[in-house]
Amino acid sequence: MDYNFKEIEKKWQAYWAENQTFKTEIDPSKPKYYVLDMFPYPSGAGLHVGHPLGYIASDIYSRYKRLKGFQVLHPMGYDAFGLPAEQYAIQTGQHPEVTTTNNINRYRSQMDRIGFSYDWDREVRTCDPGYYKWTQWAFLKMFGSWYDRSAGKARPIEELVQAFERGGSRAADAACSEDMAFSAKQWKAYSDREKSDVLMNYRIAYQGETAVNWCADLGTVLANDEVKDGLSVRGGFPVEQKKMKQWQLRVSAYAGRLLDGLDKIDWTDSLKEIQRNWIGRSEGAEVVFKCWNGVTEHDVTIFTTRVDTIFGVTFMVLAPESDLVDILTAPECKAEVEAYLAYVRKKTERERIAETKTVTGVFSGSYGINPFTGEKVPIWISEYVLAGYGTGAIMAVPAHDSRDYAFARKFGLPVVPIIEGCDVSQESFDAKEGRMCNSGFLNGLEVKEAIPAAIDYVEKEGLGRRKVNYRLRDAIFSRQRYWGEPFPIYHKDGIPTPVAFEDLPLRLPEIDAFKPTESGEPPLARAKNWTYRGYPLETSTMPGFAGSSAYYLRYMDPHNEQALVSKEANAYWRDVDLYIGGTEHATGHLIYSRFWNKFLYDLGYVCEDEPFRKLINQGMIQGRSSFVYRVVGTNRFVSLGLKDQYETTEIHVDINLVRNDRLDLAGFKASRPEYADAEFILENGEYVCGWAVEKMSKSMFNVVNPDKICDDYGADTLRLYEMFLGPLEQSKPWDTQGIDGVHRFLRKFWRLFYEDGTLSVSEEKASRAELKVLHKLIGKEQADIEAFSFNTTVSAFMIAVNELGELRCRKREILEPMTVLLSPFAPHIAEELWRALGHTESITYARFPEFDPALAAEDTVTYPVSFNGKMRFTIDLPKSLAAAEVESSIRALDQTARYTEGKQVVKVIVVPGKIVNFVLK
RNA sequence: GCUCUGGUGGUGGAAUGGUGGACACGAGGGACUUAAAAUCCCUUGGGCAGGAAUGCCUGUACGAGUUCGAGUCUCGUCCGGAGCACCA
Repeated sequence: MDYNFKEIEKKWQAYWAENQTFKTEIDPSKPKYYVLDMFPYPSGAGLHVGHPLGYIASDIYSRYKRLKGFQVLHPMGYDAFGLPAEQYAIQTGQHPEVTTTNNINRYRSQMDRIGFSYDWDREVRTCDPGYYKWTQWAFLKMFGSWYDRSAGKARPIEELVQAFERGGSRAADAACSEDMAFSAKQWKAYSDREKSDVLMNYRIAYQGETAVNWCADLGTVLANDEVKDGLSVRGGFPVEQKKMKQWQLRVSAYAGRLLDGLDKIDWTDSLKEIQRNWIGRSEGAEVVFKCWNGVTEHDVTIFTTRVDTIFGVTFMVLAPESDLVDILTAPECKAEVEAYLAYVRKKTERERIAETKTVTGVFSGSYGINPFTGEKVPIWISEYVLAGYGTGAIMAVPAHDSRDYAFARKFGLPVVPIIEGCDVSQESFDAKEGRMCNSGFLNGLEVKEAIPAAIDYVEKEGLGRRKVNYRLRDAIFSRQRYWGEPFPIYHKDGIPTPVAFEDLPLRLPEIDAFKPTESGEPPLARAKNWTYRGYPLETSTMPGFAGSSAYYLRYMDPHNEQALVSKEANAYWRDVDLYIGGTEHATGHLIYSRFWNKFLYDLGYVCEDEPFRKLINQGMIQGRSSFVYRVVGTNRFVSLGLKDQYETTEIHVDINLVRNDRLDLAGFKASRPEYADAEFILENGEYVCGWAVEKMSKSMFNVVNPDKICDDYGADTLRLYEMFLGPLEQSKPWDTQGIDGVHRFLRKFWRLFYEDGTLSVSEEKASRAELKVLHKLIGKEQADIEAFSFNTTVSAFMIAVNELGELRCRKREILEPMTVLLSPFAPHIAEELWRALGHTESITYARFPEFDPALAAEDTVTYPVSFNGKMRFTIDLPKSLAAAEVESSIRALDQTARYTEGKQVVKVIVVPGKIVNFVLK
């Protein structure tokens, strides 16, 4: 029998499915291990070879852990709500559910061919009502909770109400959108409507008016991580800042915990760093400046990390969007300020980013009093101060902040240096070093001493307080779209009220068209009877990240109708031990999921504070595009080596028409009508194509479909080759050329068992040399898999199989464990050979072979050697060496060893093949 | 600007501080074959010497340093990739 991968793979895939080989239940007798892939968004294009890279790695690890005796949870599902399906629906009128289901089926059939060991009974789809019931449930829990800063956790909103009744707003230290002050008496006097408004200020899921990213082309608001360089990540449409009332999640309350939690988890430094940047902690103080607009007095609180520079303040600046602008604009400046605000409002986010170098601003006509010096400084308004960070107002120290410096120079404001000896004639001195001067009681201190001294003074004198600020904002949670989870909220006389738990899931209604209404309301407003208990339901839907934030918990107990996850299932599976996925989710999903999990942890629904213990980011697989060169103005194409002799245009050519960079001329002519009569200028009778590494995409004609690889080489070859390409975490181009080597390896492996088509495995005892090959491999594979170095493991396999081939080893004692070792990587061929050896149970239930280091090691003897009468070595020589060879090896060492002592260089080189190791004493 | 990464043959990539380039692709040569496919063998960083076995020099972006010994550790420079960015 030959290695017929098609038959073998079909047979075992059917067998595994039929016998539910990978069905996983709680088994307290075994340690658990949870391996998770970031579930895919099923796009219409299907999978290309880049997508399964991470899935293959996680599958290998899962299978390895099973062989090691772990109970492994390894599920898969679909992130099925989202914009692309809906955009497609708007264009074609086809229901997003139909396209989504079709895409999911396509994904499933593609994944099934690769031989993954998923427990498909646990599949989840975020658009399934049975699933989004729990997304809605979690939202309601957040709606019904507040964040207690003194306890450092979320608590039920009823407890906050009790606190307010007891002692008003002072009775609780609650995270909020804006500071409020009211007494218990006032609280009790509030109407229901007023109470609702006040509580909204504290809820973890809340509706509030803030500046949001509005994308007119998509007709929806977007979260910060869905916007890049002023364009929407999906679709690339312009985004503008707009003040709107939106549902939001109080992620900012968790900023400190999200930051600290990073120290406890095993993620790459670079990914942790991305999250740290995104959270953006900075330590400083809030300081209150008394301000005067010519008519009334008003306090302005500013945030600064450099209180020490306060003696250098020469002006203050407000963000144009700040509420303070209205209050602090002096009557005589009103016209100019209005004009400036209009100018700022007109700018798109993109223009603002592009023009950060241009300095603009306007004087408000008001003045503030420096609380340290009593000095009067002018208040300006400028777009370089952001409304959303800190308090939207700053103290400007032009001598020691480059942005303030640029502003001062442009508008002729004074620059007062307060660090000894610094030169601020050309630029500001931003460094946190030097000795203070012109700074009253801070004079003579080093900057590092001055900062805490100044903060202490602020607190002691009651001028403000110590404050840690975060860049992380609350997540905007509503979308004016159809294809998402409906909010389980109805508006009862203007009061947002939760839908009762028994009525969840609140199903997505059918509507006649998937676009906004004529009056600009979200699509759900089209639904007939979109009401609850006679009141209108919320018409926004939840964003994509809602459904993906807790899916790893649902896999633990996917059919539970009473809870997101039962206590029992959660107590067993706890958290994800290994999570594999792309870095692109660093500031989105991976922040939201951690937040979501911490929230559920606070309320006691889950038992782990961090959801993902270890995280690996697989690199992207890029495409390797091919090019032909058309001579300008003709239909002649010139080969790569000769193209410099002509003026040419570079044209992408379908990589299916290219092999070894040589173009299939007939295929090329047939590919498009305009190429039918193409002529070629060849070199050595061939057309050589150029190439480049680019993103894998249809428009570059470089997409490689895994189905095609499975057809031509088999799933086992695909799996091995994807691992063989290079380190998992690195991005690398797909190059189909190298795949033959891996396929050849599998055939060689097959031929160790089969000779001339018949199984010929002997029961003879293995030799020392054969055992060495086996145990070297066991040791290597174990260490490499634990280190996720799969490419070197594949190489080690190739070496072992070559060595066994040379030894003509056909012994069961060696070959049987070899199939087990190979099974995580190439499960189909391993299963086939395992059965051929007479086993009746799947190789999945085999045990990973025991590693014996003594058998793997070189059989050596250690000899002491002295060199030059001074240096003493030990050298290890193969035991098999004859006495004469030992002597000559030692002598060779003596002559060629390289040892540098003082200035005298003596050469010492170890003779290859003779000396295994030498150790300097 | 700040932070994180990385830089090794024609290509993908190997190397607990200890023979640099494993393994594989590609290329060249050869065997088998009527032929092709498949399979197998040899050569393959660069340079020099030799009829040959082989020997010598040089080589991990660049420059210093630590070390008996550096692709690996330290500092500086250059060049990629990624993230954040008027965040006070």
